[in-house]
Amino acid sequence: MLDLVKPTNNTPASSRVMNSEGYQKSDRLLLAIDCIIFGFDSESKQLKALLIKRDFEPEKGKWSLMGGFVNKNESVDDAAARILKQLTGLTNIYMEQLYCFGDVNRDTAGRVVSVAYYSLINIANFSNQIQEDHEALWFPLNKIPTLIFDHREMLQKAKERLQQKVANHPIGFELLPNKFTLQQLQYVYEAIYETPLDKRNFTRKILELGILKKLNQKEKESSRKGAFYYVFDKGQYNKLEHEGMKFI
Amino acid sequence: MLDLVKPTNNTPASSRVMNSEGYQKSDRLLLAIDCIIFGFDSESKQLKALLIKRDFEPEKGKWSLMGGFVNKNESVDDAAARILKQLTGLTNIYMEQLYCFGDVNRDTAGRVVSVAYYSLINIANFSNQIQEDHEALWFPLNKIPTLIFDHREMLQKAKERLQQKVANHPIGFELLPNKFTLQQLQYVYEAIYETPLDKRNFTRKILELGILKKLNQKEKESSRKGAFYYVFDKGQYNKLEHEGMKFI
DNA sequence: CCAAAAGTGTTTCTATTACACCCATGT
DNA sequence: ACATGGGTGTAATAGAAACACTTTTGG
Repeated sequence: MLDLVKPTNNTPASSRVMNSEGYQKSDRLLLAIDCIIFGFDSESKQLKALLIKRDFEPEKGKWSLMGGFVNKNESVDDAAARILKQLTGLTNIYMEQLYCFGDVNRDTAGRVVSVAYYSLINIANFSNQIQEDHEALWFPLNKIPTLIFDHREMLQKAKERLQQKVANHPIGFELLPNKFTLQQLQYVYEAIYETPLDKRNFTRKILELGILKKLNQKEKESSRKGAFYYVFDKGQYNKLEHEGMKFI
Repeated sequence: MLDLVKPTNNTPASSRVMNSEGYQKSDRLLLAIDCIIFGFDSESKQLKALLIKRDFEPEKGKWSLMGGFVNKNESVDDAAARILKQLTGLTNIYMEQLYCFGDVNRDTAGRVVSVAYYSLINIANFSNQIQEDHEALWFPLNKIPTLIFDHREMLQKAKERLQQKVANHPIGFELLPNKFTLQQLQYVYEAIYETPLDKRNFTRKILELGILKKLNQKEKESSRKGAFYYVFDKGQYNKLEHEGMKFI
């Protein structure tokens, strides 16, 4: 199917400049999505990113972020969600637009502008089957292999954005199962900030926020005494998510 | 000039998904830039945004951000700089990518994805001639008229981003002339944060950063005593700009 | 000499950090 | 009974906020 750029009259009209200076025949571009998918590995207590291995030329055998193209009849956000679903099988995932990468030669195969999104998933929800289908692997952030194009830059920027975001918004939880212990949550924050945190200070501050509900149920695998599970108080969560807040 | 989407072989290749699921024939889109241009009016001590009036249909007579399209052979950043120059005549301006707005129907005249940038300029450097040519006007942020498309949302997001950015990066200065008094600088910060600041605390903190150099020269228009002019210490400025910092 | 803005320190309060012991339980 | 992680409070420090008077000088 061929796609023709219509010469004008239904001028897309963002400003008069395009009329007065001849943008009627503006170039159309391929618009891609690239997804930085973060997961928390509770075994190693590391933050990891999901990468896929290209099995075709060019750049065959190299690692890459999950990507795809924006269709004409879907929003950029929808495209990102669709592409995330392709690799993870997951919907309703925390996802945030990161940045639009627009260098002329960023994609070696032609002019492609890419909008990067990062998302946080609970690594345990991630299907092994889909993982194998896509030759996907989780890499710790300090052991990222060589990536194609500007994907390393995307990943770096995503990491910085995540650190900054987590300081003001309660999204660290997105990396954990529904119910979690305070220790698990602390590990998540330690992994994101790449620094150890004081247990007592952490516990106090996170509980003071009033967004955690303590369950009458204990996790007994990692200690004899057992640690209480917590879940979110969705009401408070939404309120704080909207207003922004000082977190940790 | 007509532009044809090539059917494939030099596949733009962001991931194998596009091959395995038929993205060879991906849609090409118009990619626009919209610029949120902030200026500080030292008369009214207000932060203002520069808007242009559309003088053609559709949406004739409505106010709009300055915009244009990304060309195939220029980076998205370059396109933004080019479009900023068209309205302001200025180059080497502080400019930061804000967000990519990608709703399907955001532009009533067709599918256009827009990457918004915001920039900070010294309002005094802005040529009246260019302003008249483009029917441009400065509006205080609390008196923004109805804007086309999603431009209000862009402006709102830009304001929030600016507030957040200024808290960690020394960019408030971009809104002022080369040399400025501490009072002028304080007014800028008060306008951005929409809150009065304590003069002594402000002065102390800003000077402690060590990025201001005091000149042996006074501004004598707004007081008999006269207030010393300051300029940047570029060295320190760059260092802090790079590292990020706690600002105000 | 007076009006108007410039310049300048100290105290209070709040938030952050550092730090160590007893508890509960499964084996 | 003991090994293991769970759970808890306080004191010290640093940073932020509140606050008012003296200085300069053009008219």
